[in-house]
Amino acid sequence: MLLVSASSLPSILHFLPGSDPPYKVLEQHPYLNLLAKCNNINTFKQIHSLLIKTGLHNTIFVQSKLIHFCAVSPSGDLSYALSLFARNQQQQIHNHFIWNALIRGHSLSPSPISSLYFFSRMLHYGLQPNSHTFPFLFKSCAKSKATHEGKQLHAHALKLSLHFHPHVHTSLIHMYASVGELDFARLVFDRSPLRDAVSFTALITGYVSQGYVDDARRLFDEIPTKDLVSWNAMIAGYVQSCRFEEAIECFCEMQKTNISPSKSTMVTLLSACGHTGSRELGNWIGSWVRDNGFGSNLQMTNALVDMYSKCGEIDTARQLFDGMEEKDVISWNTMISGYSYLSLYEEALALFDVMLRSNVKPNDITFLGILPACACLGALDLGKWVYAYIDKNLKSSSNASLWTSLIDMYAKCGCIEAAEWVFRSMNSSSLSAWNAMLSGLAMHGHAEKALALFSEMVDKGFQPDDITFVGILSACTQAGLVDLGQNYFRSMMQDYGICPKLQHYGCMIDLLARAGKFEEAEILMKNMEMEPDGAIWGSLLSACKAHGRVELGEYVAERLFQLEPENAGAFVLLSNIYAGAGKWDEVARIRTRLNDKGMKKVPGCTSIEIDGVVHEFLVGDKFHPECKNIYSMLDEIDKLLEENGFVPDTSEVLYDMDEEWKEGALSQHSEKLAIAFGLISTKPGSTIRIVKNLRVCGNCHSATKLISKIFNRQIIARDRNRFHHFKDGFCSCNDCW
DNA sequence: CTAGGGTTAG
Repeated sequence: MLLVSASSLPSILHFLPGSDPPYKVLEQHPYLNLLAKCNNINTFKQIHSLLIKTGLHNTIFVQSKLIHFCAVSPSGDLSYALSLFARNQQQQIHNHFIWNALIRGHSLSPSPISSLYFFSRMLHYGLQPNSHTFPFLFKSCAKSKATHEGKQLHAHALKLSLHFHPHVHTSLIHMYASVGELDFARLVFDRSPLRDAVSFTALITGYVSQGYVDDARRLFDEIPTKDLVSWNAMIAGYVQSCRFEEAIECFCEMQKTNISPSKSTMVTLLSACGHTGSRELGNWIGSWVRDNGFGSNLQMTNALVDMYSKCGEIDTARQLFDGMEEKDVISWNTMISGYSYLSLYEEALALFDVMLRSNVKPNDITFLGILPACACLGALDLGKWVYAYIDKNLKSSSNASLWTSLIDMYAKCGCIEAAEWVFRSMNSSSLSAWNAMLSGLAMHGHAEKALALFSEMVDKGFQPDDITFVGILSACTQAGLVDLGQNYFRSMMQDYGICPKLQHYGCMIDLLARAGKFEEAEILMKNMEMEPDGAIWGSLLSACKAHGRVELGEYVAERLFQLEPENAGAFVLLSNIYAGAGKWDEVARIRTRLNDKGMKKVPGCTSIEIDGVVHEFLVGDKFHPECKNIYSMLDEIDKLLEENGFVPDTSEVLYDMDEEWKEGALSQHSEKLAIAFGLISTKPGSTIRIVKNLRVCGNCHSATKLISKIFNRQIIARDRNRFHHFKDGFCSCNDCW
């Protein structure tokens, strides 16, 4: 079959099948050197053709090289290896190298367990597995959690007395540790005389993966001569166990040895720096990266971007990100979740948009960064798109947090029904999914549903945690269910043994104070083992406002001023209390105090999403392109409100008392602007959804109730604390918020 | 001629 002229052939002419020349000769053949440098399948095929021309392809040696390349190399192709194997099986079945390469190739494939099939065929042809065979087999069992098969192979290795071979031994430990059989792993380790760093490290990572990082550390200390990999494994073990400080300490210990850190050490360490906010160490690693020539390494740069953004240096992170020549999906995800982590949600969504335009395929992690941004901004259209995308492309994702994030997003975007739908369609619910659903219902004021859901989850055997009870208690708070709330609070401690945290006390104090039970709230505050935070004083202060308790309000406000001197909202609340009691001189005094301190209250801001674009409005905002139409709609609204007997409540007028907008400040509140824009930009009868960054003021609340009736629209408004569903002149919060 | 332990985003 060889139709090549003799003159074009290199020094070795063709060989008859099975008659290999000495290895020494073959090994140095230039075509085989090419194969060693080859990194893609097309080049491989060219080399293959060259080898056919020389006739060398008939030698077992070359065939084993070819099969090895296709089966094992990351740029290879396992099915091609199999076709090469099929072609010359008669000779190849007697060669160990080829079987081992095929078994190894399958251990790297998506279905590693199929390597066992090749193993049994190998036995069938009468070949004995050797010390090279077992490590790949154990790796396959480890990957596919095939405990039973692993044990049979273990027995096989014992029979052949290969179990104390260093490579076999270590992969055996690794296998038992990976399938969760730590005791077996330990037994194998203890029974063997082998005590090298490699087998120690295999056992250590097993302990770490089962959460026994302290046991892992004890083993680590026993290693006679620790090497780079064992140090890296120990540091990574601490990181995996979220013990970041200890990871850093471990690195400092490593620095005292003569083992230099590697790229992996630094990548792991950067994660610890991000979680602990260790900017200094992070920067030091940054220079190490440059000095050691890893400046353009993808993995390293990703880790640096992560560290910088988690340490709050988002601009440095972005600069690095923008400067990357090559970005993978992890780079994008890191940068996006960096923005989300720092609550820079608009930036997160903007970058997500760029990511899609760059044709990078998002994955589950991307959405874990994007969904909280949708939730916080109320970007429902994008949220819906994400849901559809996940449903279509990531449905099989076992990532339970993805579904939990979807529930949370729908709830926070005002679609509690959609949240319930996602929750019910999850094939296996997790505790966090129940918790997300529960707090969603609470946010929407559906206390009864929330409490029913709680019974359901208990019936199904889920053990409620502290977060569950934050949801339950806030459901009671939003609905004003004082007695029930107190019962659940008691049950939490007595039946579930959960020690109340600040958040639980906050709910209870809020619950009692709203109901006017200030004395009981005070007793609770005195009995807590921690100091009340600003949120607790703040909820007391707004309860004082609701119940007209001027004196108590003054006391509470002073405490709040001490705790949070920059909190302008506290000053505004106190001034509203004075205004409600007609104490205008006190109102003026507070304003002076505010001005003297040069403080600016957080401006009220309302956003509304129309056709996937989020529009933001500030009070009296005139920057919107549709400004003219919005304001004429606003006039129309005010006219209709007046005709329907609406009397503005001016008691909270300081709320937005910027000099320029004294006049008509109330009618131009950001939520009203957003509603006006919603009315002119959406179809009649459709639901309007708005998101406000502060609490809805009393005046807007009454106005919105009436607007829902006059325009026959359901208006769903999210404020700082909860949702208001306005319909037919009523609000779901029953005016208690 | 092959081979064992660690390797980024949540």
